[in-house]
Amino acid sequence: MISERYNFKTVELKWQNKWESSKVFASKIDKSKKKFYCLEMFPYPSGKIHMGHVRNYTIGDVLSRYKSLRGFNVLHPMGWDSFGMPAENAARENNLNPKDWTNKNITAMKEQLKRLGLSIDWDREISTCSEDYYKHQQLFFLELYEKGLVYRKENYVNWDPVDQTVLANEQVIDGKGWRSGANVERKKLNQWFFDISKFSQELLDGLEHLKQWPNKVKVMQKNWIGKSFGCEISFKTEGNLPVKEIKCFTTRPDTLFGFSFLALSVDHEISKYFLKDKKFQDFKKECSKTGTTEEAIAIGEKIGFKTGLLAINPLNPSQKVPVFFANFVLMDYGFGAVFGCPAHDQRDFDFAKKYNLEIKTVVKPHDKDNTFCVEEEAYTGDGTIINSEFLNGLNVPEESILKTIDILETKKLGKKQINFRLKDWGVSRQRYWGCPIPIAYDEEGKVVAISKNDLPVKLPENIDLNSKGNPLDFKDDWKNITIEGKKYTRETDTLDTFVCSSWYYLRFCSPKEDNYGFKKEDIDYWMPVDQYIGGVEHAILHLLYSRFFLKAIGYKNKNFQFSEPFEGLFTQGMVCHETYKDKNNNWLSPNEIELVGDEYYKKGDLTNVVKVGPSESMSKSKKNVIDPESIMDNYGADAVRLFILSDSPPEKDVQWSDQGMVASYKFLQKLWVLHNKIKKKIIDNSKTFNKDNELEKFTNQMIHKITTNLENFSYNVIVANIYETYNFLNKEIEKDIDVNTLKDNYEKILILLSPAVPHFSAECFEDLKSNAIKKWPSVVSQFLNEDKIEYVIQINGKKRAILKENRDLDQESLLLKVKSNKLSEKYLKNKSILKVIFVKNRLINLLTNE
RNA sequence: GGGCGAAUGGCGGAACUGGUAGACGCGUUGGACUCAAAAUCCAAUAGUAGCAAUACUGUGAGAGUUCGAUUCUCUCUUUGCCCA
Repeated sequence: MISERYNFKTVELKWQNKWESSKVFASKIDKSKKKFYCLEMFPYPSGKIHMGHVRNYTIGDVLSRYKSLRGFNVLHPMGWDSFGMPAENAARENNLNPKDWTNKNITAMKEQLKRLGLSIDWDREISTCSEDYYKHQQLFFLELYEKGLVYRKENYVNWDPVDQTVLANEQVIDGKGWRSGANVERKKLNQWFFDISKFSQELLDGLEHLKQWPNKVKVMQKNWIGKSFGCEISFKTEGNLPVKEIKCFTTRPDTLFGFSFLALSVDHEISKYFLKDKKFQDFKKECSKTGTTEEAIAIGEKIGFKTGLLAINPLNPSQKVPVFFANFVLMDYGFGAVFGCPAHDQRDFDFAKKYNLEIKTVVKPHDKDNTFCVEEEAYTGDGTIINSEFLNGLNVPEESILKTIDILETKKLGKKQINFRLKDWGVSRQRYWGCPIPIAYDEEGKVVAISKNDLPVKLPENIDLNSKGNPLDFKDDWKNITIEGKKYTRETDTLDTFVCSSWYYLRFCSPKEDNYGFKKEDIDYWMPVDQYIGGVEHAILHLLYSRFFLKAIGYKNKNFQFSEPFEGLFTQGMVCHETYKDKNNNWLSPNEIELVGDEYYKKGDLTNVVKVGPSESMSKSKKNVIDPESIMDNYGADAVRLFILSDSPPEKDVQWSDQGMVASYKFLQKLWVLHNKIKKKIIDNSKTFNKDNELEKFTNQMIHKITTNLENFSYNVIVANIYETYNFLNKEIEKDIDVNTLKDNYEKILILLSPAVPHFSAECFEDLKSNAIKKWPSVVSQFLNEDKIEYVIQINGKKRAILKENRDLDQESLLLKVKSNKLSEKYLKNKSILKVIFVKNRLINLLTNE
């Protein structure tokens, strides 16, 4: 027997234990080395890891291990985003304490992550629901409060009447609560806000410097921040209401002569005069059905409600137009009022058509004359102003907007304004399982910050989760406090969990520091995160909040030198799987079906044909999930890692394939057989042979390829490179090879494998009884260049042959070779060469007369 | 409606700054081993024609730039993701 089978179970466990006991991944400051901070988005401890985690953390692990081999001092930590609603729900359902539920999940998931063989410094593990973590967060809250970056205001929220809770916008789906399915109501509540809009410009400018971020994420953030340049205009009004003027924000003041109505949000203060108007209230209800997303507004029907007021065009006081409430105007943009110019805005156009309002063209395209008239749809492109008296002839948009603003400003009718779409971050959540806000109210309701010495404000443990709403509201012994003899009630809202994840990257630098959230010395060494890796679903909120939080900490703080938390960002794609439905349209999981002939059936039921749906992101609701644990049981961690890396570029979605998974597993078995052949040759060191340059050449080329691919995140190509390496070695090993050359090159190859399949590589390395230093091999450039080149011979641009000749041939010599070759007989006979295109070491293209 | 991407064999995908399209894997087919099957190994595998050498076609469609385009430009089609 040449070899036994590769036993991943014992090998992987052995190496995991070794790594853990010798603390190889523990990181500490070492100023003699360059640092590399690799961070993956930490998981929510839901109970089990899923394939998305496997992919995310494998990518991070490949990078960490590679950087480490390249001599970087790597920080690669892991923690738990452990506050949040699911714990509260699960605890309620199972009659448990959220803390116990959470900690149980953390233990289980940590075990699973360890089984993946991740090179994580577990000594730095943090959990956001632990007091050790959130007490620092409370201090940050108070610091921000002192700096004026936190405030309280009344604001509309999405209220779920069944769950008795506030919903984030993304938790409202088609006007219904994501969990309860109840119709969401709008409710006014006093809430805490972070003044993120104060940093709008800075957050926008900062994007320019994030060179290693995917462009699409920067574009999304830019759109989210939504800077627009325009003008504030006051419109005088006439009518039966005690309203003298209405303020509007517009980005197109230059189209003011095309003014034909004024539209208000239904929440505009003028709506107070319509409180008792039944028709208006019905209208308002109708509007709430449309939804407030930009998409809904763009697609939905535009409807309006006449106020009876008339608005006067400031540039043309003889013109008076009706004022409407309209469903496409939002209160939180500008002043909740816009002027309508139907000819040059599609929404306004649709509205004007519906209510028979004037459509006056005031911009013409460059290629039309002054009689141009908007008919079927609004014209929003470039052009020239027409029909606008003293504005006529201005270029749109280069000069028209600024000129109009100038005119309005001189006439004191308006003023230049920059508007941001970004709104302040509401951080209050009416929930138990979150970080308590360190605030109390005196008997008059006045806000008092809890003294820093009294932190942390601990989350009480014995609570009644069965009451509706926020359990903290009913926890009187916690809620009512006395400070210096005076009675106070605590704030019962807790912080949005996005707050927890907005600074955890700092905490990883100083996970044990007790006095503050981080130690300056630590963050000065480790920060910023060199590579952040996670799902694109966090492209906007989490990443923007984290960027804000860092700026907020640094605000009025000369000791803090960072402006951006994540130098590099990589967003990986999702893991997808086909979906299955039985004849009754119930989702089925992949292990509930079987293949009979070429049809899928529900297992054990040949009357139940299964419909195969498209491959979609794995989700519990569609049951198209593959459990990483069972995969690791059957095939081992290295095989899963290899598969999850192999099938698609990491930034794109990958389709789970059972066959692909099996192939990865079998490949490692084959590789183990090959390893044993190689080992036998190395150990049986009796014969000597000539040095094998083929092997050295191959190894060096492979070092070059894999290094380049690692640097470019082309991890799927690395797997292909590993297969190529196997194919090559498997043939090469049949030859008589010089043992020293073999050993030397094989060790290098094992190191190339190690980021992807670390246990396997470590085992082989040890099995060779090698004492070589494990460090990333460098390329010997003499081997990189082949001495023979396959020259492409083109005739009139068509490939006709490939000639293998010495490298660095000049045009003349190559041309001679071509002419002496048999193909010249075929293609060049009786023809004259008109032109020669020659690319050194690559090709020659001969242009002939036909 | 808007923004940002993508489109390459039966499938997933590869291709450096415009220079051999289809690396690598899956699947399929044929063969070896076996009483047989599984596993394993070997070979073939873009399409069309041909015994073959080879020729022609071919990277969503159409145009353009170029000696040469998967790669650059324009138009279109389909599709994915995102938009308090």
